[in-house]
Amino acid sequence: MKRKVTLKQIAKELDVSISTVSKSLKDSPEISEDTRQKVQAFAKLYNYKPNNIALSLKNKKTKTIGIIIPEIVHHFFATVISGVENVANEHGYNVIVCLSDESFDKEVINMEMLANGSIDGFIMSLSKETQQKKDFHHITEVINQGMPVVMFDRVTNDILCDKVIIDDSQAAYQAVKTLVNKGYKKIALITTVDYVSVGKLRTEGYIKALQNSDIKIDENLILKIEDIDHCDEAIENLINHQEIEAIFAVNELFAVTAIKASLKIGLKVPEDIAVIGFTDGIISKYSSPSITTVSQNGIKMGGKAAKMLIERLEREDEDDEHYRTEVIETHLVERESTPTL
Amino acid sequence: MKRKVTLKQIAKELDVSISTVSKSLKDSPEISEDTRQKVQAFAKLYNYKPNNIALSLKNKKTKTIGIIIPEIVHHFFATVISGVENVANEHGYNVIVCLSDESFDKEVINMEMLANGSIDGFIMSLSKETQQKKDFHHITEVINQGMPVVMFDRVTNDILCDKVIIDDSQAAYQAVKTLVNKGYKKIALITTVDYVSVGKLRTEGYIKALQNSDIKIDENLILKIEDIDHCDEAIENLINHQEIEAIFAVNELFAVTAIKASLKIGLKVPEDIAVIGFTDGIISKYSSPSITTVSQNGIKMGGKAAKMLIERLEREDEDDEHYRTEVIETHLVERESTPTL
DNA sequence: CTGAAAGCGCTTACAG
DNA sequence: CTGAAAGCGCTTACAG
Repeated sequence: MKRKVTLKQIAKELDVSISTVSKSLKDSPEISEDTRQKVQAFAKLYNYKPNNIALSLKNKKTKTIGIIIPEIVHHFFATVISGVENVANEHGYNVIVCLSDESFDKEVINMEMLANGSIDGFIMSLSKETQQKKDFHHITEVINQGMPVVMFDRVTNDILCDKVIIDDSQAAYQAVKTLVNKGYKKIALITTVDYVSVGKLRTEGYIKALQNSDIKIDENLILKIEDIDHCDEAIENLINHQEIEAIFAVNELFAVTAIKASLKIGLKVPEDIAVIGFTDGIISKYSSPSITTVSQNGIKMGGKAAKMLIERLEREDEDDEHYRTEVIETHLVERESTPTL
Repeated sequence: MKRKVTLKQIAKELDVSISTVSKSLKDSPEISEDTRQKVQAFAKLYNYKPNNIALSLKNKKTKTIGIIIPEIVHHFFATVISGVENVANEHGYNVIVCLSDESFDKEVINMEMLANGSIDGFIMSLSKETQQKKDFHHITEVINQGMPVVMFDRVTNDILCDKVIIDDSQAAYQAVKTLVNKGYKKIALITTVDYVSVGKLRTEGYIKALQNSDIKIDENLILKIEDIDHCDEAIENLINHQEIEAIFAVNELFAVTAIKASLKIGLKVPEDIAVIGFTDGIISKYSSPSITTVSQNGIKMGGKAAKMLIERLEREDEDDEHYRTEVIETHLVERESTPTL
């Protein structure tokens, strides 16, 4: 077992000072060719690598990004991490992942934990509970301490910082319009409770699209799901008791559940009922029939968020208060759950 | 903007020494009740939190776990991270995630990056390329430096360390036996190339189950997929050109692709062809028909791996060479893709 | 060209 | 009861 070697040990072995070793390894012109080579050879032999923690303390930067998301088992969030990772690694940054589990308290604890010097900045998406409580003090605090934050997807207007979002309302509008254009009138909406920001925005898009098409909003066709884990019965109930020609679901879980409920009842998709989902994930692709969705490119969102954060971290004028909101474009991926015209 | 406050600043404000402040905050009995209260009040007011990096340097431990996996967008790996996170957080540890993207080079780079003091230990699953090359020097090196490693799922016998696995061969055996017991004889196998350890083991289980049931192995019914992203044609081809009653697939992607190919050809699942997959993920659950799978509890595997790692990290006798291999039990989740007897 | 010193933010054995 | 000193592993302005 050969433990990691330090500058101190090298200095001792070679009978020079620590400063000399440090400078030699950095190819400082202060050092004689001779010593430099000797030190470098020795360092290579012992596979010297500078200690990151010491560097972090010295430089006051960790080259690490903290990412806080509600869940990792949601495909969308996993793709975002993947996007962040890519860009981060390209720039020599590591990524610490913390999960809030949709809990306000866990979100706060995680942020405080990471804010104590472990990372240089945050990339985050709000937990449901945080959105419900509208308590963002933990985020304000971190920002006030001078640590940059980039929010994505589930963001809030109450916090001033860089953001990466999609135009949820517009994307939903387009999706519903597509259904209308295909001739559907009785279009149901399966959405989240209103305090989930993106759910609310997508609901708005749905309503706008119908109004704009002179279709009357039928409250009976709008289902707001509180508990995502037990959405089956509610969705089955909706399909069973209402005359529905098409469904717009604000995420792919609701979409696939709607399809399975329809099939169970004996309806054919898309012949008897068409379905459009949101967030183009693995479920939509592999469902039978596969599901037409509004694609929300998580890789791109994560990549963009990382880019914005790193740019801010490496900018000269630290306290630039000019925050940007980047809107990632979406598009409709047409699959089997909607008929071709 | 109020920057983070340090011991030094508190000491200056209160006109005491840094040592006194440090001790006061730690409730050291050395300090007078008076000073202690004064310091604590001040610290609270300024929301003092010790700097993690400084603590890490001092204590030579970071309370951070590094996890290296091939992909995060694979549901199984996401669940493992989730499991690691839970247990890690319970014990005050953070988790740094690095993705190898199935690349040997990225795996090596990531490990070296994290091994330079950023973390206390690794939890990892080998990249495909690493398994193919059988080059594990980066792992040996890390272990030799005294940094513990726990491997899971895609492990190797060439490295001595703690491991968390399932009994892949046995689980596959059971799955295939179940098909045999349901009366199927012409059972196809869709598997990975042999260098993927778990693919190979599951293949072995398949073969053993057939041999044990006196069914002759038909090489034409065994499909080894190299490129997972383009498995469609190969699978479609298999189903089209062979007489098959049932399929055992070594992951859920192959399983769902097999189902979609069957449906496309006009076969009914499970009436015309039954399917069992492996790794109980979101796809299996939401496919239509839903897929019977061998469940591989990622949360549990991740949790166990984290537990083993943390135990080793916090053990007294650092250099305990007694490594354990923990086998997580699996079971068959029966769904619609196999008929009930 | 080389090295001692100060410093990043903390802890703790030791002296007074 | 308080504080100076040494140290974790590094960097860098400064002295010689």
